[in-house]
Amino acid sequence: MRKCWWRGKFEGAGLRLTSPRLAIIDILSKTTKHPSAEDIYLTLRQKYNNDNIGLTTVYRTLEILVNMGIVYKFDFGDGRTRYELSEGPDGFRHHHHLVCTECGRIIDYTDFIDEEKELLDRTEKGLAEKYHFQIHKHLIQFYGLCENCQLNKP
Amino acid sequence: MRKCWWRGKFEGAGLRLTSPRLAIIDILSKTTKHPSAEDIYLTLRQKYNNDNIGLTTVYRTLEILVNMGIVYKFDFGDGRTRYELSEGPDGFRHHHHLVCTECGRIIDYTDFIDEEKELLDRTEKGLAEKYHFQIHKHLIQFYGLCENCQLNKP
DNA sequence: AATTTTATTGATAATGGTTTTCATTTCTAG
DNA sequence: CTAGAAATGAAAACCATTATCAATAAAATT
Repeated sequence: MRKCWWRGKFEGAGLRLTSPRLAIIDILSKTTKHPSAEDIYLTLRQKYNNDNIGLTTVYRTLEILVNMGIVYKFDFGDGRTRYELSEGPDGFRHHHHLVCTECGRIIDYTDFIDEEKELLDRTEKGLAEKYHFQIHKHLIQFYGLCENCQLNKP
Repeated sequence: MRKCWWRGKFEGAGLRLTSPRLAIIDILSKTTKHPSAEDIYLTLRQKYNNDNIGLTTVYRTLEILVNMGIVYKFDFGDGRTRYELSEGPDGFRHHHHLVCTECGRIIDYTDFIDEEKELLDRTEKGLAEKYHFQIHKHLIQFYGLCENCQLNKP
């Protein structure tokens, strides 16, 4: 996979790959978590010692990245939007989420993805035909209690 | 199915089945849509000519209903929470959603549900074992363009 | 019935994540 | 160099949802 496969997308749209934008992509590419806009903003200040990037810019950048398909947007039910890098057009590392409703912990799983994918493809085709829908993406999430929260909340 | 299978749940929890609560359940039971709290609030005033129920009560009632499993809560990405009756403990009319990202239209589909259910059950078991998660529910949604929006947005 | 307790309610204010506004700065094309 | 476009951050606005609180209604107890 090319290192910065998104460069072309920026150029094509007449957008500039500025340092705030690169920093935000960098943060996303180095975490396995699902940071919120504020998480990213705080990381910028703490880890990158960058006091010059405003929260507004973080939100704006994320919106651009989502629209370009570089970043996926998720709602795990805790009142804030969370983001994660889509990891390229080849879709490698495609996964779904397991969400702990107690502590908010998220587990990315890739198990069963192949079977899921096969079923989803068939379902998408069927639904597209029946409802004349042009399906662009799907969302699968499981909600429950993680190991810790099972013990602490009997 | 019993007509008001939720009565017992209210009694059991020491809660009262007041007229605002009944009205809200009634609205939910008579729609195939996925109203937001404000939608329900407006319906109360318009269709039920009831000026006495405040928005706060709608939110509070919905929270109770969700906690009791009488109502499901959804986020379709338009910034407001949407609600729908779970339709009883037997789970009849179990369905998933097709969401138009352009106009927000929601289609409930029950096609492929059986196959999905079979896969989901297997997946849940596998995930529960591997990650020691106690899974309570799942979410499956497809996003795309509905028929109208495909034509109007070429 | 009268009284005490508990649950419910709605108006209002507060919260908090996200967006808008706007004046300023930075980049780029010509 | 210069004009135009894009990007930025601070502050204000937005808006769905929640908390506060005093008032009311229903149930439990006397």
